Amino acid sequence: MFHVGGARSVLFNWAFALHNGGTLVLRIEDTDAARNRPEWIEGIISALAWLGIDESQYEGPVLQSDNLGKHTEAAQRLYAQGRAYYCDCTRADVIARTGDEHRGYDGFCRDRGLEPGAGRALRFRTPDEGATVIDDLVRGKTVFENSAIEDFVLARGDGSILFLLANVVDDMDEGITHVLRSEEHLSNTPKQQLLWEALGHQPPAWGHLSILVNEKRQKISKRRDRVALESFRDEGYLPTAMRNYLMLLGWAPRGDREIVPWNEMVAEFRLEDVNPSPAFFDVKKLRAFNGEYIRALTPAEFIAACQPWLAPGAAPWPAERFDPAVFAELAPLAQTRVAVLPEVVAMVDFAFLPDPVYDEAAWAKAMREPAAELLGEVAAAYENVPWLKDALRERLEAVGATYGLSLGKAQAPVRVAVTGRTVGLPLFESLEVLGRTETLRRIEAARERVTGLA
RNA sequence: GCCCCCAUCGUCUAGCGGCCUAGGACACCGCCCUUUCAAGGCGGCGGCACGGGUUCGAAUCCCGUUGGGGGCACCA
Repeated sequence: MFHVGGARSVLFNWAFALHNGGTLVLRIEDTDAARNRPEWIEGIISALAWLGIDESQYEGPVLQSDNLGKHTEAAQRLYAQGRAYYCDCTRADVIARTGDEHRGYDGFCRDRGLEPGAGRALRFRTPDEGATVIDDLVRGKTVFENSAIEDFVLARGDGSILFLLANVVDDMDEGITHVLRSEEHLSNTPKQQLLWEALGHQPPAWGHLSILVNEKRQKISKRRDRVALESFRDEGYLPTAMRNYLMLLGWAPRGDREIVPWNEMVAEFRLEDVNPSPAFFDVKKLRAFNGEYIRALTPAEFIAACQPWLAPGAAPWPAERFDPAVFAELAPLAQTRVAVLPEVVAMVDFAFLPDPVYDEAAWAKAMREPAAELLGEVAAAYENVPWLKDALRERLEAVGATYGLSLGKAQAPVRVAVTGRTVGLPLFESLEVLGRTETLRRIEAARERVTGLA
């Protein structure tokens, strides 16, 4: 699962890299998942590809575990330089001494001169005075007093390296110049900057994006919130719409524009313009964007995009009854009426199902008096009419008039008889596509059902 | 508890000291168009969290308050 927050981060990184002519490096930080579930990485790669970020667009994915030797070497160098020391305190020891489980490490082993050994962790010696200033590209300078930064662990008692150090070493190794990530990492940034400096490197330019929140204004999580990118793909959202929407969470193009082609967004994208406050992921607005993008498709593109939901197994009709030519005629009518692709199925199913599936609420509403008589007269009128939408409308309008019904009222029973629903594609166009024989058959079947003859 | 971040309509945002009677978009509500439903057009509702400064002038700068969030492991 790759969630929308991660996708937005990558998108911002990508736009930044494209705008500035840099190279995007994709780093996988969850090494446990990466090691134990290869399909997890595949999921991320395919989700990114769906958004248009294929593997030619970035280096990697880079896994932390690929670089073990360098991590250990860096840790030893820090120890040799006196920037780190060994410590044999357990968490319980520290709490016993400080009497406060919230307080960090108390520096007990700082000057004990412990030698490396089994069970001894390596801790970084944080400067006693001064402050570490993070100059952030999106939120300006943030000052952290060094005295507030505890002597954090670099290597565990078994010698394995912690993420914080590994991450820094990997970034140095890759020649990373800009680290653009989510705000939740901001608190750890002074530690990392200290490590860059201790290891003799110029720290990268940092940029901390705001987090994405749910309706309760909490950081969205995979567990609580339904925000997996893959699920949006499966629900019929277009990648172009998703990409456009995600870019607007914390950033805006110039002028009062929102629907903007990707290349224009890249041309205008500047980190200084990114909004540092948290943003709510609003599916309603995404839907609206998706509708816009669907309407902007050519008819052929729209038909192609619909295919997954028309395929045997996905669609509700018998595969042999599906007719691409019929669908091609109905598709343009459906295109302005859907916000997500699967909605097209319910709009065209009447044409491919052997019989319409009556929505009982719609039936009850439409088949009131004088529906039966009206249906009978429409059927009679349709026996010889030229099978063209204008003629079909004129005849139905004429029949309705004899009952004092407007066209809007008069078409309802016919619509329900033929499509099973009270709302749908324009009726006369639909009838034209359905054909005289099938239309008359359905009107007659409905008439019999109303009069109880069936 | 400690450290840090954030604060403009319900939501996403524009605004970077006078162009603000605070603009746009989504959502919502009307009207028009109309064979249903959409789409489209027009209009409406709705906001600078609060209090102090600075300034001739503050949504914009500073301080504080309040509120929300994130981070504080021999996790990643």
